[in-house]
Amino acid sequence: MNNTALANLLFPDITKTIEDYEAKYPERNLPENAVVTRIAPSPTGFVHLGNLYNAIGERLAHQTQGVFYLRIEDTDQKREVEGAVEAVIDAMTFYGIRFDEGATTDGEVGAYGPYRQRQRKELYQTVAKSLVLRGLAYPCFCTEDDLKEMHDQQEAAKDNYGYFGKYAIWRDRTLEEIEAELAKGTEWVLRFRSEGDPENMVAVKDGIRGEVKVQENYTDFVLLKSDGIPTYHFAHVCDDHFMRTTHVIRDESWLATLPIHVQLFDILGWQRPVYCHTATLMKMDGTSKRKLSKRKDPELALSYYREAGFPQEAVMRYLMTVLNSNFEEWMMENPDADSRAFTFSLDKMSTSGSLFDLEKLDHIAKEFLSRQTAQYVYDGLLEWAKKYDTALAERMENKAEFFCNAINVGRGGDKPRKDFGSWKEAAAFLAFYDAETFAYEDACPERADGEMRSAILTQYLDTLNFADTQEEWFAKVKQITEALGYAAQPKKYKKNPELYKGSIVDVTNLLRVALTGRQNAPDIWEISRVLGETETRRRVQAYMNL
RNA sequence: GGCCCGUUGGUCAAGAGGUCAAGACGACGCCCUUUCACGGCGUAAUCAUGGGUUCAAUUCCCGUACGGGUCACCA
Repeated sequence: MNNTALANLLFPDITKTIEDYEAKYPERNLPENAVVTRIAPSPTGFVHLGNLYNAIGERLAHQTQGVFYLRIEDTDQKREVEGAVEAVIDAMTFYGIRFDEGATTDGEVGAYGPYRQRQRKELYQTVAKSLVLRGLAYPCFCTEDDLKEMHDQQEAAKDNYGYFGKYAIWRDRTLEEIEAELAKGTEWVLRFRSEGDPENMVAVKDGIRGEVKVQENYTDFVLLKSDGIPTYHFAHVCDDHFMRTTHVIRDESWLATLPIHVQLFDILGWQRPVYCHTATLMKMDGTSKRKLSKRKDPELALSYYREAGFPQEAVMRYLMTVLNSNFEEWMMENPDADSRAFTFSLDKMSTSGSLFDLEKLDHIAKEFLSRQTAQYVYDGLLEWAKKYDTALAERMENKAEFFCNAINVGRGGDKPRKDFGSWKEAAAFLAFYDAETFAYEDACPERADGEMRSAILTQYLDTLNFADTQEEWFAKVKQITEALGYAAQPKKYKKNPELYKGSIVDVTNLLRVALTGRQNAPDIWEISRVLGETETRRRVQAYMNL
């Protein structure tokens, strides 16, 4: 076979060489241990947790004065969705992920571009041509049906799947045969001519898993698709080499194709990046675990957390606790620190798939929000409401001070309340304050019978004085309690239940329900202060008449 | 089916050849408390399994089981 003739036949327009690109994309001038990494989503319009998960590469890069960039893997035109690039950038920006270079909404920045793979066609073809020149790649004219048939044969023969050995029918054709097919205009793909032996194991150092041993690749996989666009495998190798990527962080599902990636790096004489294969996020399905699925699990989509209104920092904290086992400890020691101040390390990453735990996310979010100022909560809630609950946003803007006061109840001090972890929960929790959304919940239990109820509430209204301090107010509540035959201290009642109608718990509970419509609400006196005297009296009266 | 990865309490997990096997979430119990919360304290695990190496293994090696992943001109 005349490789030069074949190369020119296949790529008549390619005149550049690999050296030209080596010169165009020089080694980066960075500190010795600087990490250069990226996220490389395909623009399918679906931004998922995994994208954010892998974006922790940003921490690694910026911790080491390295570079973090965004590359768009748009080699599959069929799956491409309009606006998908914007969606990725928007989502990442929302979570504070900062790109140093790569694709932007209106173009790109950086000296290693283009950062959209389809625009790098010439580069891939140049590398492909060099491979043909070396006798390491050849055209294959198989149709989809041919390949299907091959697969069926292999299945029947219980042979391994793949294009190799006797199944590689275009591997050793003559130049004349190839010319003839080309002349007919038959579509072709470019395949890698693998000399790999499945008996050989190659050791690859994984940044997370340590040494991984994989079987050498023996299949003649596709480098260039029939439209001249590379497959993921080929594009990954070319791009990460020429973009001078030092670390490739990706999901463990790529472990299966690692052999072909290292084979390409090695044969091209390029230094392999440090591969970091992250464990897949799982979910409980019945009694078994399974991979989070795009179709079945809404929580896989990043938009889910935004809609539910989990603060960005809370989501990042949750992700960090899953990603780095020592993060939680660090967070407890530095409760008010920004999660970005944490030093992330690869070797603290888990290698087994973890279950996504929404309850824990909620806990972390509550912890986080409980420590923020009322103003912070107000601003965050308002921003969220503008998008997802416009009626609330309007009310908040009309009564900003009122809402701030409501949010401020139980805030501050050593033991702040933890009533909500997301803006959605906050909206629901705060609803009882505003007269416009206040309602008695159906499930309100009666802790006092009708007669006692009106007796307690009547006396409460009679003695209520907004000039009182909290102590004075409570002293009066106690008086009412005792006057009506209830124990002022729950302990007393517990000891001798027969002596009382109940305890002060019943009285305060009644007041709480009358005032808030529910059993779970902050301190009664504080709530009254926020509601104001008129509204307080109105609600108590209304509850009496219920 | 081939190949790869994984397996410590309900969940997330630390850990090292010799530990009473951390911690967090959740659950439950107790305490604090005028209420709702917060908070404090406490309870629950023989590290999937069989075999080997070793004075000693949950920690190292091999097999098995189970779980997951992957075998496209998708990434």
